[in-house]
Parts: sequence; C-alpha cells; structure tokens
Amino acid sequence: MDGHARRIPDATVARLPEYLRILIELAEQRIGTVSSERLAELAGVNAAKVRKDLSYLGTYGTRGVGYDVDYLLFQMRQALGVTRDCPVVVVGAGNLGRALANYAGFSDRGFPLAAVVDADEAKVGTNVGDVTVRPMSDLAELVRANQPVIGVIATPGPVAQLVADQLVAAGVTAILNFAPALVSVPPNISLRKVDLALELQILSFYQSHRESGSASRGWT
Amino acid sequence: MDGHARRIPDATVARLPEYLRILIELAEQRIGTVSSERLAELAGVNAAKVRKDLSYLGTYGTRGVGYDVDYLLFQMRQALGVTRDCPVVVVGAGNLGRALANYAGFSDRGFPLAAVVDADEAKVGTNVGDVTVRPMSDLAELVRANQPVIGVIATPGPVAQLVADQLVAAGVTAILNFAPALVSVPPNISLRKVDLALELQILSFYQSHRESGSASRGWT
DNA sequence: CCGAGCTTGTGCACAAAGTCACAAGCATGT
DNA sequence: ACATGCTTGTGACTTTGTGCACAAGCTCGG
Repeated sequence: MDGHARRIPDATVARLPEYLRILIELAEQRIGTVSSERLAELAGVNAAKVRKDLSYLGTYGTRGVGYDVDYLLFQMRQALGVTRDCPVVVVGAGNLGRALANYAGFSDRGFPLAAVVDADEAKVGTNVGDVTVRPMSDLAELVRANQPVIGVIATPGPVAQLVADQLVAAGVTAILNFAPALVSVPPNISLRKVDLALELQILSFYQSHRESGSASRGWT
Repeated sequence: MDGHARRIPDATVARLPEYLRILIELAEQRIGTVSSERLAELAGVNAAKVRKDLSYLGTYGTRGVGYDVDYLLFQMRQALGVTRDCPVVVVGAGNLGRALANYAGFSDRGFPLAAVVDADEAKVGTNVGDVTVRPMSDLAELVRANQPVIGVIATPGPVAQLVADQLVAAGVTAILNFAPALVSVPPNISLRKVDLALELQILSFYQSHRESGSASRGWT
C-alpha cells in the first residue's frame, strides 16, 4: 500500500496511539506545526525516539520546520488503521463489563459500543449504557452485523478461554482481554491483555523497592 | 534482608504478578510442586524465561523436582511487597471511577477500596460500591488514615496532572493513571498508566497489518 | 552406595530497543 | 545567490531482553 513498508517494531506500535492522541489535541488547538522535541515533551519520551518512531511511517517531516500536524495526523490514522470507527462487543455484564460499556472514552475515540452479551439469563434484557444485554447465543449474529468488530472479554478468569473461542468462532479477529487468565487464540487473531490488579502489584513492587525504581516505562 | 539482592530487570518485574496469580491458583488446587515448564505453559511464556525470572528472587527451586508452590508463593509475595493488603483511593466518580470502585477484582486481590473522592459537589454524598463519595478536600485526611495507599486517577484527561499533584501533596507514593494524559511526578513516586482506548488502537494496528502481526507480547 | 533420570540455574550468543551525534536539507534574511 | 539557523532522518553504539544448551545437583530405586 505504501511504497515504504519497513516493518514497524512492536515498541513503536505501542507508542503510536499516544502520539495520535497528542496530535488530535494539537489539531484542536489549531496548531499547524510541531517539532519532534515538543512532541517528545508532550508524550514524555525523548526526541530522538519520536523521530525514529515517526520515520517508520514514512518521511513526513520538514527539516528546519517540524511536522505538519494535520498531515501527520492523517498518516498516523492511516498507519493505525483507525480511519473508520470500529465497533466493540463486550462479553460479560458483571461489574467490569458494565463499567466498560458505560465508559464514554471508548466511543469518544472511535470505538462505539455495539453490544453487550452475557451467559447469565438473569442479566439478559437489562440495560447497560445505551444497549440491552443480549444472550451469548446472539454473539455470532451481532458480530456478523458489525464487522469488523473488536471483542472485549470482561468475564471471570475461568471462562475467559471459552469466551475467546466463541469470539473467534463468531469471526472476531481482535480481542482485548480484561479477565485475569491466559487465553490462547489462533495466530491470525490479535490479542491483548489488560489486568488491573496486576498493574497495582507492579506499583507495589516499586513502592517497596523505592531505590531507583521507575515504575513507569513506555510499555503500554 | 536477602544476602542476594541483585537488581531485578523491569521486564521481569512486569511478569512477576502473572506468576503470582498462577501460584495462587495452584495453591488453591492443593498442588505442592510445579516445574518451570508447567509454570511457563500456564503463563504463556518460555520455560527458560521463567527460570531466569525466578532466579532473580533467589534460589528457591529444587533440581530434579521443581518449585515448592507454597514456599515460592511466600517469596513472591515478599518480593512484590504484597504481604499486606494495600488500600486504594479512587479520584473521580465518573463512569470510569464508579466502575473501578465497583470492580471486585481489586479487593479480591489485596487492594481494598478505601475511598472515592470527586471535585463535583453534586457527586459528593452519593454511594459508589461500598463507600460514599467524599469531597476533594478530604483527600489528605483519607490518605493519612490509610497509609500506605495507592492513588487511582479516573478523571478526564485535562485535570489528571492537577489531581496527581494533589495526590503527591497528600502523601501518596504510588499512582495508577487511567486518564488519557501525560502526568509527571517527582522521581520518588511510582507511576503507571493504563489507557483503554490506546489498547484498542494497538489492536486496530495489528488487525490492519495482519501479516505476521503478534499483538500480544508479554508487556504490561 | 551408586547410577539413572529429571529439573534447575546460568553462561553465552543473539535480537530488540533506546540513545547519541551529526550530516542532510529546508527556510529565511541579506 | 549565499550564509545562517533550525530540525529532521539515520548510522553507529549502548543497553536491555530473550533463548539455547548444558553443567550442577537433587531424588529415587536397586
């Protein structure tokens, strides 16, 4: 698609959304141009890293001037594949699931809530955010109607793998797992994990080893 | 405390909580011993990495046998500093804040909710989970009463830095930031960031570059 | 007491990520 | 047209993380 196409390192990919968020803010402030140094400051990283990261997308800067915010924004969206909104289906209407469904931050940033499903008959039919909880049996149909769609697992750990299998079977190709459990998926499916308690434990470590402990880190 | 004390790499620290979770499960199943190979399988990593990670904590395995689950569990909790529960104060009672406050996964894993505070007078006094929302002015008092405590920022991006400053002033030494914004803290304060929309965007990238894309990775 | 069979702990080689420093190149003013 | 001042893009180097392969060492059976 791009004459370029060198492979983008994982560490860089993890930072691109952060740059994207900043570029959107800059564009809203009608700022036309930004230097790598300024971008680095806003992202909390070093300027050389910003330049190297951006160079993987292509040569979009102007020496002596900086980067055109709107143009870079366009290219960044292109690279990240967020040119169109991508609906999200949440599995699990427990505390976490309802929380995620209500969280406006998803829709605001291009990931509207398409549906919430739950295996518990008692929860089916209740309202969560703007949608009504549907039974698991509707999953395949909901996925088909909204493709491409991202699946979010917000169930207890023990059923996470089962849910993942059903998502994959339904045709979902990207999954975000909030359940504290390992899930495996076929190699052509994208999978990421977020474990909230795990983050607190990492903080706990650096808190009790307070000599030279930087708990931050790019990561993601 | 330990004759050992070699510095533990960040990448290893990020994996320790995952091992901890698995060890707790194994202990619940009354499994007395585990090999690095089995642990690796459960954690979704390679066995050599498990052994190297664990070796940073000390020499707790037995050759030809494996690791004693209970003993390793004890040492792991020690290393992570999660020997006692550590209360959490959530700032922001919006969708995300209420969600986190209701999320049982925190309390279940040793991080009980101590309080929720919000700057909006209209929200003060309402109930969230087991607690009542308190005004920001109570923050310092709440922190003092619960030390050591972890602060969780669940506010909109623009006020995140302000909140972080107040948390630090109140004596919090570890902060988990859910707001989509960069916050800086003094070097002796531990800080981690979780941005939910950012995770979805990373998935989006790998979804649109589906050649050889592993969106997973140890991470976090 | 000794040998067989596992599993740990680690040295080493390699891969990935981060940092530095500087040539290349654009814009502006004279 | 040319010199000046900035900022990019990138090659070389450092640091960090990963994976292999194997010696060290434990247990158990005979």
